[in-house]
Amino acid sequence: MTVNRRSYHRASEAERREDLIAATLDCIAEFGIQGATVRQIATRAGVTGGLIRHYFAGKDQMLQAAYRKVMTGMTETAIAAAIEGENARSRLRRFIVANVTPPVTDPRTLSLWAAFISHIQTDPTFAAVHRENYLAFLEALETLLTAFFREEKRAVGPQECRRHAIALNALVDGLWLEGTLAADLFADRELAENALTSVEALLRLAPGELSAEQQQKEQR
Amino acid sequence: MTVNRRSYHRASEAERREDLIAATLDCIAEFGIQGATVRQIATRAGVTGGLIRHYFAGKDQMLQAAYRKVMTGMTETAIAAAIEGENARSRLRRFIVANVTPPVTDPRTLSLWAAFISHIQTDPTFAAVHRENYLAFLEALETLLTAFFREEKRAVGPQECRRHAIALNALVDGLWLEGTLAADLFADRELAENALTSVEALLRLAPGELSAEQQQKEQR
DNA sequence: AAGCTTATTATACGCTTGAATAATTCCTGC
DNA sequence: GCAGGAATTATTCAAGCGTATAATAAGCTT
Repeated sequence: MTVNRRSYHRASEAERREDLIAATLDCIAEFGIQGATVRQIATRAGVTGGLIRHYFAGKDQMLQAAYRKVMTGMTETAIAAAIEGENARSRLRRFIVANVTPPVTDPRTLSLWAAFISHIQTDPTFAAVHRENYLAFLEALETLLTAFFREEKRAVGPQECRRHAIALNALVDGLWLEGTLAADLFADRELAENALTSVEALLRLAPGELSAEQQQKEQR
Repeated sequence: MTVNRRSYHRASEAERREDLIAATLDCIAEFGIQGATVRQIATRAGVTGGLIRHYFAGKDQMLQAAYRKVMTGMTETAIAAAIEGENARSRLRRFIVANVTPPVTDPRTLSLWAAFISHIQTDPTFAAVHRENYLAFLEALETLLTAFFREEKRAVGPQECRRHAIALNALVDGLWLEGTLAADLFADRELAENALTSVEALLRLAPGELSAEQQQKEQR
């Protein structure tokens, strides 16, 4: 006797993996890492649990893939915002602002980031992904800074550029983290304005050198 | 027929709770939040699992207590370091340095912090503890800053003090986080020096105004 | 030294988890 | 249009989880 079975769609490997990862992120954002069980994820993706192990060696590998996606997404959002600037100063400013503005500053993004951060200490794969992304972010910032100093005709050595990049990265990370965790404590543009003012100070620029331009952008 | 039972020590409520929390933190640091099961924690504490529910309403409540302990520990370490300074400038410097120096900068502390951070979005109790601690840290910083500016005879309004406190907090948090996550990327005193230099810049101080004093401390 | 209270142990229960296996449906190449 | 292989489902499994309950050992009171 044959059992009633669901009819299903046979998807390509690429889109199926994408769907599964998206479902994983949805579950993590909604229920936390503990609520992201194989069954929940499968339900969200509209498949049954067994399929996950057909595309990933195990649940852990799927989580790693999901982490990769989140992190590259965050970095690329900021980089994409930067390259639209017409000069080095504008690109630097846009990069900073993008990191303390939605969609990077977003409860969901924070939930995902927070859910994964603890795995970095435990799982070497997570550690590698984090390292890779941290260095990419740092290098992007360093490149923007070097171009900016050249544009401003300020002679700043490479290792001082790196020192600045580390500090700026820390500032932006911290503002992003606390600002998103306690979004209700900050007014709409308070975070971005504080970021720009602080970056001006960190780079020893004149007050308004970065943030004044911001207002022009706002008005048009 | 009577069964062989372990002999045990009857502890006071205070020390038993302390032991259980300590065991919880040990397990989290060693195995991650997923490895911190009731049985593991009980084993580490040298008791049986059932006892946990004699001192806490459930595992969640014990985790909350553990989180409280970690966070207050971090903040108090920095505050304790600050109050030993002989003037406002020294207190500010010590506060900053303490936050990017062991035992705050420590893989274990980071593991614990990271394990809990994701619960803030899910569990209201965790959210409250975080909020409370963030505001306490911010206020401590704000107080140090106000005293410092007065000592320097600089007229700085309260809301500009607060803006500075938010930025300094973000910088310190970011340096702490990335510096501890990627400890191998930074030389011994690099983090502290970068922190002091950056704080000088953020407060628009002359270069060396904070960090120079640091070197005198080191030499004696 | 006996008795009372309770901190602690031991054991069991019900549930969920990630993973394994076998059956079935879908799609492609002929 | 029909085989054959692969994607997907359905079901099962063993392990581990947090919790509940009853028995027991410990220490205090008198």
